[in-house]
Amino acid sequence: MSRKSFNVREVAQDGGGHAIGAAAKLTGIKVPTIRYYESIGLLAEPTRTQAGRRVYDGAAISRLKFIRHARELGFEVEQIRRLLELASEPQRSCGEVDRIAKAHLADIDSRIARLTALREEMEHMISECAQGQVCECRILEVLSNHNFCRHDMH
Amino acid sequence: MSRKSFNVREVAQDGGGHAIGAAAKLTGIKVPTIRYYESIGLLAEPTRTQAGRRVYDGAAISRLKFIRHARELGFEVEQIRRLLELASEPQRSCGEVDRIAKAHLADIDSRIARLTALREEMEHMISECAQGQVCECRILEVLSNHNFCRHDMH
DNA sequence: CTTACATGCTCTAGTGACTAGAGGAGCAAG
DNA sequence: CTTGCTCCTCTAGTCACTAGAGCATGTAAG
Repeated sequence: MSRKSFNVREVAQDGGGHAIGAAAKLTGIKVPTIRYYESIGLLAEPTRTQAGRRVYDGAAISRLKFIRHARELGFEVEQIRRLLELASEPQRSCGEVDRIAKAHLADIDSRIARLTALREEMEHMISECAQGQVCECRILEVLSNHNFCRHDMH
Repeated sequence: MSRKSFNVREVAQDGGGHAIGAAAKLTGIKVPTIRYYESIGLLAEPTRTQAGRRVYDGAAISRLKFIRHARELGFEVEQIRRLLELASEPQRSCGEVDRIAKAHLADIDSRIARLTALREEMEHMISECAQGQVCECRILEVLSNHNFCRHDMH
C-alpha cells in the first residue's frame, strides 16, 4: 500500500467538505465553471471557511455530477435547472421530466437532420471540385450561386 | 402589366446602387447583420450617399449572397473571410478552398457522430422511464449516476 | 406644406455557456 | 521564510448575431 502523503486539501476543510479544486476533480467540471454555475443560481451558495473559501459537501458534489452529465447530454442550463427542481420533489409524477427529455430528443433529431442535409450538400460540392484553379473551382461557384444547390437550406 | 409605383428606394440612389434595406431583401441577410459584417471587416465599407446612407452595388450584393450561402452551409466567418480572399485570386490553385471545405465536412461529420451517440443515449434513457413518480424516475437516476450510462461520452 | 411613417444612422448592451486574465490573499511543505 | 499552489473577486472576451435607444432622413398622402 504505497500511499502518498494524505492531502488534506482534497478532503476535509470543515469536517467532510471539499474545496472547489477537489470538487472540480471529483465532478470533472472546471473551477471557474463551478463558480459560474453558482453565479447564475444553478448551484446553491456553498458554506465557506473562515477565510472565505467555498466548501462543498456530498449533496453539492452529487448536484454537480448531475449537472455535468446533463450538460454532456446536451441539456440547456434552464432545462437542468428545472430537472433539479423536479428531482427535489420525489412525490411528483415524472411527466414533466419525461416531457423535457423528449423535447431534447426531438431537438437532437432535428439537429441531426439539418446536419445530414448539410453534409450531403458539402460532399456533393467537394466531389465536383476538379482541383484546378480558383477561377474554375466548383466549390466557390456553388457558394456564389445558390441555384447550383440541390437542396433548399432553411 | 399591372406595375406598382416604381419604388426608387429599392433601385437607384446614386446610379444603380441599393440601399441597405434593399440589399437585405435581395440577399436574405438582415440589415443589422449586414452592418455587423461590415464592422468585422468581412464586407468592405460601401460608398455612401451625401446623407451618409450605405449604397451597395452588384459586386457587394454578390459578396453578400456568397456569405449568406456559406453561413447556411455552416462555414465560420473566418473560413468565409479566407474563401472570399481566395476567390479574388482567380489564378491560384483551389487546393486551399478544397482543404477548407473538407475540414468543414469533417467537422460536420464529427458533430453528427456526437449527436447520434447522444440520441441513442437519450432514447434509451427515455424508454426506461415508467411514467411513475419522480422518486423512481429512470431519467433522473441516469442523470444522477454516470455509471448507468451505456456510453462514455467524451 | 405638413404630417405620418418607413427607413436609415450610431452606439450600447444582451444572448449562452462558458473561458481567460488581472491582482491579491491564504496555506502547507521544504 | 520562501516557494508554489490554490483560492478569492472582478472584468472582459468568445461567436455570430439581435435588440433597443435616440436621432436623422426620405417619401407619400392629405
